[in-house]
Amino acid sequence: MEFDLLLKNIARHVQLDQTEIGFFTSLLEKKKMKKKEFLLKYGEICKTENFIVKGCLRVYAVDANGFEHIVMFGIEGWWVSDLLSLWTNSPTTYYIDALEDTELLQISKSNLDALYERVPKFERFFRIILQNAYSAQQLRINQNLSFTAEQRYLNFIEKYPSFAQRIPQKQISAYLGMTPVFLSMLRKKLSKK
Amino acid sequence: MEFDLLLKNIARHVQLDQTEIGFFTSLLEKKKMKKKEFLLKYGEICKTENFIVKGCLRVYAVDANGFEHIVMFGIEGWWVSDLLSLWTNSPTTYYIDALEDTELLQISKSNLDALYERVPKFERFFRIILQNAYSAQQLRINQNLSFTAEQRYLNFIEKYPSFAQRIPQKQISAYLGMTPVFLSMLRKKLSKK
DNA sequence: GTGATTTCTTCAACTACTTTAATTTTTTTG
DNA sequence: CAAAAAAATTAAAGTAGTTGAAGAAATCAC
Repeated sequence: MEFDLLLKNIARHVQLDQTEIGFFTSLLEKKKMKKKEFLLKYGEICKTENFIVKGCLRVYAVDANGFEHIVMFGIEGWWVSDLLSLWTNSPTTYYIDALEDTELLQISKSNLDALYERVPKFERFFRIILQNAYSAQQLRINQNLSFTAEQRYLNFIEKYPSFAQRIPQKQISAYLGMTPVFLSMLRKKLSKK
Repeated sequence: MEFDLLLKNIARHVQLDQTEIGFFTSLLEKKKMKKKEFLLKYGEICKTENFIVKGCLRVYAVDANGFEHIVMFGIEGWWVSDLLSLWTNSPTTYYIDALEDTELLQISKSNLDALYERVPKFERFFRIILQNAYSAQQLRINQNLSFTAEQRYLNFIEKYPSFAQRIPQKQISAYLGMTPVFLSMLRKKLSKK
């Protein structure tokens, strides 16, 4: 059923009994989003952690010239949020919207605190999620410093083949830090090899 | 005395009594490093969290062409480590060395676990440190995507004026993702304005 | 303190990537 | 399904940042 993917995900890191599962799922809210709908806009305060059951989200910032830069994508099985805004109850500087029709399971900050209180194992689970996110970010910083645009693209399609197929090139270029035009040129060049 | 800076730092986030302070400090080891000495080398497993009492460290990666790219600097009051290696007991892909003669207070992973067990407040403290690091990384990713080399440099000297003074330009350029030559040209251009 | 090494600067040639703009292809919407 | 909108492609001109090389300045090591 609807919690399957999430519970399977959690089970990879912590073991829960039926009561704990029941309590946890009682704290979740379902949300359906249409493509292009916003989950969070600049200046708002992020109130939830969001687990993607189906679909695809992007977290992005808009720079001084109006260009969008994508901080992260998320698909089925990923948690997406603005953690800084959530943690500190401060206005976000990002936007989050849906690249496809999307279904979420949301847990609010207050319910999350209640969950940690009652089932401390979840602290461990979310700490692991955070650690993975931290490590991934560090790797991305390093690769943005050391890779050319071509290397970043090749690395991306190797690492996230499923993203590469379903996400429009324009969005991928905004994630990789190059123009859509240049990405198109790269792809042409690479296809000839 | 020698723990002052660290304790003052901790006091900004959690309140400790004398017993807790005593237990905590008993878990720390002092380490002195000469300039250019390594704290961690590629392939080793990072065993400690390191608090800088005095001096300056850099965490860097070496790319396929032998160029160094700096992941982070740390000065007095900062925690520096390879968290991924520490958490997962896996070989690091980074180097950490001293840009100046440096004094550290180190806590090993096992002592850290003991500390969390006995004084759970420290979980909160290190969680806050991690949250700050995560947020800073996300900001850096975003700025690397949206800023020009000149904007990145201006942002750096505004945000970390103390770093800009004591760290050689060559290192700063390796942090900002540009060549030392180009940074030199930027500085000349900016000084003329 | 002096010679050796490393860092910083300057300049000119080069290249990776951007910009603009026009055309084609794909996707969206009523 | 047709019209409109958005995304992708192509080409040409432009620019931000790199490379290599050589000299000056600063730092290191004995």
